[in-house]
Amino acid sequence: MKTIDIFKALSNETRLNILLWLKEPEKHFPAQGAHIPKGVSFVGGVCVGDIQEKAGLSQSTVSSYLNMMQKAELLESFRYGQWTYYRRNEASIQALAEEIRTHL
Amino acid sequence: MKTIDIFKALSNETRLNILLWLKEPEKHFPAQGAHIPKGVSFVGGVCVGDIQEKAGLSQSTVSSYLNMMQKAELLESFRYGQWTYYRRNEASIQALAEEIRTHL
DNA sequence: TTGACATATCGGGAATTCTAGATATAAAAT
DNA sequence: ATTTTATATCTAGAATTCCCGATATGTCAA
Repeated sequence: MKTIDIFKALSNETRLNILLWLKEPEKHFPAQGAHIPKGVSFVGGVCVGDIQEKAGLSQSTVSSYLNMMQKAELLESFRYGQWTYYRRNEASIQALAEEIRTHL
Repeated sequence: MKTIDIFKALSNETRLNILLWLKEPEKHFPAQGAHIPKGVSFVGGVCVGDIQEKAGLSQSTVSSYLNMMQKAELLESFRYGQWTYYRRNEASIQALAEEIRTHL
C-alpha cells in the first residue's frame, strides 16, 4: 500500500477516531465481541454495527470507511457469520511510524 | 497544530514530494541558495521559485501548498529580501513519527 | 424457502480540495 | 520614480471527497 493512501485514510476526523477508538475497544465499545463464539478469537475486533453507532454516520458510509482503512492496512478484518469484525493492524501502524521516522 | 491537518497536508502527492525533495536539497535543487548573502545562513532552505519549477505547478498553487505545510509545521520559512526560503521542520516531523508510534 | 439481520455496493447531491490565472504586495534594480 | 522580480492572495471552475438513501449480497433462524 502506498504511503499517500495511508495519509488520505487518516485525513478524515471520523476515520482517525475509529482508529483511536479501536485502540481501547473495551472502553469505547462496551458490548463488543458478543457474537464471537467459543473457539474463535479475534481479540480487539469490533463489528461494523457497533462502530457505526459510535460514529453516528450512516451504515454505508462507515462500511466504506472501514474498507478504505483496511485497504490502507490500518485495519484488518475477520468475518464470522453475518458479522464482520475490524481491529487495528498494529504492525502496519508501527511500520508507518518507522517509515516517517526514517524516510519521510 | 492538529494531527489531522498534518495528515491532510501529507495526503497530496506534490506536497509529499516537496517534503521528500527538501530532505536532500542539494540533490534536487542544484541552484539552491544562490541568493542567500554572506552572514545569513538558512541551511537546507530552498526558495519558492525553485520548488515551483521542480513541482511543475503554478506559482500560486505552490505558494499556497508551502503555506499550508508551514501551518502544519512540516516546513519552516525564512524571508530574505524578495525571496522566501522553505526548509523541513525536522523536529516536528520526528514528533509526528513519535506521535504515531505512541498515540495513534 | 422465507424472512430477518449484518454488511457491502451503487448512485448521486453537497462539500471540500485542487489548481490555474489575475491581481496585490513587497523588495531590488535602474 | 519606474520597472522588474519574487512571492502572496483572490476568484473561480474542475476534480475529488464526503456522506446519504436505496439496493444487493450473504448468513442465520424459523
